[in-house]
Amino acid sequence: MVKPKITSLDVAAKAGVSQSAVSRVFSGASASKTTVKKVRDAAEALGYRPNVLARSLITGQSKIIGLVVAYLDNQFYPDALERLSNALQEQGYHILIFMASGQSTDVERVVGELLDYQVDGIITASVGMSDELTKRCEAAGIPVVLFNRGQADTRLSQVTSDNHAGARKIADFLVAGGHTRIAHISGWEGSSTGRERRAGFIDALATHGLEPVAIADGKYTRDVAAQAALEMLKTVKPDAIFVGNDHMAFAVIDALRHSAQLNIPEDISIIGYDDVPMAAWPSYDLTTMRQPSNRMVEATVETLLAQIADRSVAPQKIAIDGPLIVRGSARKPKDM
Amino acid sequence: MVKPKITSLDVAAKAGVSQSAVSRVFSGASASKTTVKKVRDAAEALGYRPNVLARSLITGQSKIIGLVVAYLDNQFYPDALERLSNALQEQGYHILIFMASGQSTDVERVVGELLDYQVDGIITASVGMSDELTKRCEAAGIPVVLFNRGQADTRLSQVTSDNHAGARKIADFLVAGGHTRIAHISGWEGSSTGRERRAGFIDALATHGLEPVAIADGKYTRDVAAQAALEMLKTVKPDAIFVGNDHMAFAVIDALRHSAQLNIPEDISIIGYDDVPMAAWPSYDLTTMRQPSNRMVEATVETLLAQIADRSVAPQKIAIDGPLIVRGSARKPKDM
DNA sequence: CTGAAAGCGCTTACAG
DNA sequence: CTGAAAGCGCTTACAG
Repeated sequence: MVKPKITSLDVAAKAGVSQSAVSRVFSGASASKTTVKKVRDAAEALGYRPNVLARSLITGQSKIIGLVVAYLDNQFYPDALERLSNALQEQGYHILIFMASGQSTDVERVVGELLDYQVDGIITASVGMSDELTKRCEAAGIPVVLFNRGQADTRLSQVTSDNHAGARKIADFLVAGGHTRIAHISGWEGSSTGRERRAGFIDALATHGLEPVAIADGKYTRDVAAQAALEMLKTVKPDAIFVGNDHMAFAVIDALRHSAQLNIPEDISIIGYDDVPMAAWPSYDLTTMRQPSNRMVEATVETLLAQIADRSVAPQKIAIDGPLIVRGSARKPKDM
Repeated sequence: MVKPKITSLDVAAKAGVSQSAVSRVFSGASASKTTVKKVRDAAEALGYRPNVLARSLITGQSKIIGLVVAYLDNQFYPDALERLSNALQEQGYHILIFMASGQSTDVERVVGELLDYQVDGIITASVGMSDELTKRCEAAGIPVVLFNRGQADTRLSQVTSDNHAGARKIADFLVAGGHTRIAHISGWEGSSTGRERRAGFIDALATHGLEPVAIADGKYTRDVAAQAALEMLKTVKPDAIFVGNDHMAFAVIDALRHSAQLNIPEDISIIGYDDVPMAAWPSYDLTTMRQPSNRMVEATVETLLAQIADRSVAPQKIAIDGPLIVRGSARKPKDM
């Protein structure tokens, strides 16, 4: 009972015009009013819609953007995905999604498949690109923007928050709050976000004549971060911990409260990074740096589409500033 | 500096064979060993990969599955998306993603766009299909499976958990725990999951000679659910609330604890539905019905691919049973 | 097994 | 403005 696929030829026959005329009407080229009407009516009656894939063969534009993403369990990413999808949809693009673990072999396979689909551009969220992959994308003329991840390579665009500055704000806030034994559970060392936040944090502490009493790599993983926090309790006994993202911070708070029976922030202050929706939930009430997901998405889409429209546009490195969101998980400075 | 697109013709020239030969090698048709080697070598040297979109024009298979999803803030869906993407990727398919609000006009637009991309199949997660849309997909010969949503229409496949049975288990558990003033904050009435869970819950309570002291529509929204819970406290004073999904249950727990200073489960028992990862976090420790996301995804992919392979395969309605996960948010029966 | 040719559903110069 | 024709990058009968 499957109707045979209806094509522009069918519409042309029904409308009594040439196939080219039908094409012109749907591709927005010039056509007389009467032609447009005849074609639209016939198309409507037949339920015709142009085949985007056939069109892409000629125009060289698939209207598909490949999105590579690794961590969907960190709410920051589903949220970004939703925004990205909506913003791109408005511009007539759609997202072909690829899950990649952080491993580079995985990213390699995925980018290969992406190219098979003739995507017009690639967005990688929380994933880096090897030099080899970067070369392939450049050779294929496909713009790439790294979302929430930085890389030195000048051929790649990137949109991040200002991680260094953000971490400095956190350090300043903790010091102003009178903390003296400050520890850090960092984001994954293999990620630019993890490294930059750590560097900014250490730098700012140094300007106050302090250094972290301990630093551990939380690897953006709940269990690893929670274990690290418990370990720190036994050894350096921090009065505050800056955790490299909210996703880990929730695990740290849970461990501190439920395994170590500590009160937050009375016994220890916790600060996260991202400001995912959950950070505002009463159970966590997490003080954290906001990564302005909406503005990051805007910048990402804008940069990518600009490069798609004109391949000669230079790749951009954009870092967006965000505010420190002060809630109840960290002791506040006296004057607040 | 963009290399011109390299095609099967280029590979053919370099390998010293015909273009058809190149095509055969990559489409898995028969070819002699020497031809295969020559072609593979030439392709490797040139970095050639077949254009999936051009191929689709002839085979009629785009290897693209359209996924329509509404709620990415409920962790159940990002989780399912990840599993779906991986399972489909293994079968050589990829996901083109579409965000739709629950509104039907939105779904309509989205399905139109989906058809433009010649998707081989459609999965809708937490979204229903109008009769009109169902017709269009059927006319286009595109199989649809509803993920975590049911619909009477026999032309549509669906994969859900056994919502009715699940809700009954919850009712039985609460009654066995000695609760007598049991309320329900349901999932959105416009959704099959919301309605079925409510019906199952009421039915099971009735077998114990009870009926809910109150029922409110939580609309799968945190704020609505939290308000409803607070309202119930003032009026019917329930000793237990079954909340229609975990996402709302967290909001209810937060409101009960932080706005009403209640202890859970001492003052009131809360049970959710889904068993998202967060339900296991110590802050919530939520007793809930598990929706076996892995098995639901398996069934979804299997059903969809079977229908793609053979359009005459009848649509399936699959309901998968899950266990009640007993944690600490609801008072347990004496004998546990 | 292999090559020449037709054709998938479109867009886009090219004449008229 | 409009139609006939070429061509996008493939696959697939069809001969050989």
